[in-house]
Amino acid sequence: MGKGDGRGRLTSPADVDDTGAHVLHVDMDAFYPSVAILDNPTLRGKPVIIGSPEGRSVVSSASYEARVYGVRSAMPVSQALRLCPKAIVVPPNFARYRELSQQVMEVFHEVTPLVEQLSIDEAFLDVSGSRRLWGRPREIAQMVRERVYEKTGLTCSVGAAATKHVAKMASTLSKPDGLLVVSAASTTSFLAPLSVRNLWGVGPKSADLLEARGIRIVADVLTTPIEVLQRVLGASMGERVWQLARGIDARSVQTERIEKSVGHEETFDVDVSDDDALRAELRRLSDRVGARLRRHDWSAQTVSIKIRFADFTTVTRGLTLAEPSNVSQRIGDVALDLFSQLHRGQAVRLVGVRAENLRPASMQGAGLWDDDAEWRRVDGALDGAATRFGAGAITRAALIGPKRGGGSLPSHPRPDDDLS
DNA sequence: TCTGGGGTCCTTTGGCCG
DNA sequence: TCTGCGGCCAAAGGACCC
Repeated sequence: MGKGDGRGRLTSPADVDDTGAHVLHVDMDAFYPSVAILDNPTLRGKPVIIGSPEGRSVVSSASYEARVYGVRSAMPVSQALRLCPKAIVVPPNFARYRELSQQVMEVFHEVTPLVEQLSIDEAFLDVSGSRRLWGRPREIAQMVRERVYEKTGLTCSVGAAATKHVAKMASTLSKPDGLLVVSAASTTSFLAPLSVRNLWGVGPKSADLLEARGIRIVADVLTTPIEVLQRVLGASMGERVWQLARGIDARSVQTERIEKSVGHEETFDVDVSDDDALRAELRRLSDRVGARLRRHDWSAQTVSIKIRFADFTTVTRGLTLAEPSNVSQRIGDVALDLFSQLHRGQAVRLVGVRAENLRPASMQGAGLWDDDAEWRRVDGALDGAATRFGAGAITRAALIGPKRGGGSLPSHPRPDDDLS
């Protein structure tokens, strides 16, 4: 979901050069608030905040009318209401978001099979093979926008470019309800004047480090030796920023995705010191994690807990099991064990339980599951649409199950969990 | 002003082993 | 027998994204 307030957006004219711009990034405009407005038109034109009005809730998303006041995602709702007292706070409706997300993804799959769903409201499309059927990238992008609107009544923004990274940046700059095409030849001139903060993967911390050394815009990155970037940001990140500034991004549109962990966490309305209450909550979260593992027919090799104290310091503790498990009782036992080994001098504001190093439970004992690389290879050999997050995930069980490849893959996001 | 919940990926550190 | 070292792995923390 976009961060800006929609002012100063860029759009491309119909005769723009779209040579080489075969990667589309499609991003719904203020998706959650837009869905709320769709379902309750009296909200239209008003500042809408998605979040909970009580407790320690933060803003999940805000309408553009609210963003004008400085309201942003991840901001405490209390702070948002101070900035914009007239804002209407609407609780999230994840089932409804998933329903509309599914419709949007169906539109994408009508255009190309090469769809990589990034989250509930955005996806990459590789349209390099769609030209004969649908036309040039710009025409396809415009068609996608129109079809999404016809089907759902929601607007989206599209960036078209030669790489995923540039397409993503283009869609962000075109928001809302825009279309921005960056031809392969114009990639570097498009990037050069942008802030380093616009680079995907450069967050506030990295941007601060760069700016402290006078590296403020992408053009500055171009004149900075890679060794300097690596010294400032670390070897991996430094190299990535060096490449991104040059429009180098070899990542292709990936239609498959394998979950690596599942977890649940909960922030208490008030900090909790009572040991029994904390243990009960860890049990409850373990139950949810276990249930989710079993639903997907996964087992976890590692169980970890997360504890956030009143002063916001956060610790994690994990344990690798001798035998993978998806049994809630077992996960809970490990979680409580890790918890009891923790020295606690303060009240607790958040507890979480996570299952990691997932493997297919049904393959246990079949001689395959213990070879991580082996079942990954099996997965990788399969074709099919795929996605990520609970909202669209194709489970490993589906990928490796007996009925695979018969078009039986779930083609729509399925409510996967009690997200509420 | 007071910081959600779902994740992924990277870095650092320290133990183990040959 | 002791020490150094590199490779590997697990654990923990943190940055980042939606």
